[in-house]
Amino acid sequence: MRASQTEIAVLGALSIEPMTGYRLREEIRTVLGHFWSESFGQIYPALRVLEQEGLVERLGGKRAGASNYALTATGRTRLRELLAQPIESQPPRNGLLLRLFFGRQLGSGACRELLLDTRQLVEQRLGALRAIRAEMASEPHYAADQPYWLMTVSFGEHSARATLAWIEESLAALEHLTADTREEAGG
Amino acid sequence: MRASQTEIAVLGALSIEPMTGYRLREEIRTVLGHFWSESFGQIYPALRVLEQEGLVERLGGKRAGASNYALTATGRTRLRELLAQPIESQPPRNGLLLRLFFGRQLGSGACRELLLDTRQLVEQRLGALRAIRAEMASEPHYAADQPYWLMTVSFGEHSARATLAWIEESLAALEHLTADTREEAGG
DNA sequence: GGGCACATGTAAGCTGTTACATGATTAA
DNA sequence: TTAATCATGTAACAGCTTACATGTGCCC
Repeated sequence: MRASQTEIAVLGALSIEPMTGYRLREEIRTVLGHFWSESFGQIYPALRVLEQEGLVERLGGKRAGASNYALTATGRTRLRELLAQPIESQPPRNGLLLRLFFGRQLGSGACRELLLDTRQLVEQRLGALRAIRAEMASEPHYAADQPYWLMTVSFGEHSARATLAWIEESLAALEHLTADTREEAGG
Repeated sequence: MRASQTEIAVLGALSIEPMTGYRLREEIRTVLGHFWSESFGQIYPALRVLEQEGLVERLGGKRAGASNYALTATGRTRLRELLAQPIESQPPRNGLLLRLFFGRQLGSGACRELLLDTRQLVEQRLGALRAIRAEMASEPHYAADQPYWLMTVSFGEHSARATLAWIEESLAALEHLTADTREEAGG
């Protein structure tokens, strides 16, 4: 009953349209990339197992050695079961917060740098999300899926904007900190 | 040169005060818990390696079989190096978004349930963060660390509030979705 | 014919969790 | 004395990444 989340991602992607393992990875990386990831080392073994269980089937590929995988009726049922299962949340591991927590050891200047670098990354991220949103909106073929897809993009945008607000607040807090220290040293 | 993030967490925690492996885990779980996690299976082997490298030292424990670990001068230097290293970000894996992305398969009703459950979790999380904030503020002994600690709490709060806003928006989107469907069916 | 994107797969290795075994100390 | 908490450690296993090996088809 090992219902790995990889299985959900693979069956889910194939529920939209049949594709090769290679493209599966490509789609997961680009479309699901802002909240999910899978590597070849996960995908190919998963596909083989899913085929043995009759959840996906191999269609002839466009060329020798390549095969398109398609979801079977059983596979679609299984996907719905998996989606309804409780969410396995991964333990949190935020490297930025780990560093800031020990900011006294790192020094306030380095913390400031860290925040500025992060701000730039998050702004790039916002741009990427805007691009994904535009691309999704321009594909009328998947209209029924779009509301759900846009929700995931919107989550990323809300998170990114919250992070930017937190960065401004934290930069200000660091300013006060160094101002106080200077005052103490000066007084 | 394998600078694992576990090493940062352990050295960092010991930079605040000496403690046993058991308590180390307890502190990481409760104080760093909203953005970090470590298990015994990581902590004890790490402590042994760190001791061999002279980064931490064993002090006699309060009782037989227990030992307090303390940061050495070398250990403190090493911690600062590690904190200054580039952040290793873990690949994203958000189980909630994975399910919502395939929401068309799951059904809008189940998606709504998922969002309502999440809303409750996030509200609890906000309460827990408020408690952590209060506890931190009530310990004047660590005044110099507090501004940094509070930044991490603030991040959690910003994220949580952003998630709540996104949930409201998404619930509204689901309402429109089912309303449209009913209209089509009716018309 | 050379390079690139497409395509499949495996093996080694790292990271991390879980479960278990063991025992000391404390409070009821 | 018994249960809970404190404390240390290991072994088995699951999950995942990376690097490598191999080959096809297309376009310049």
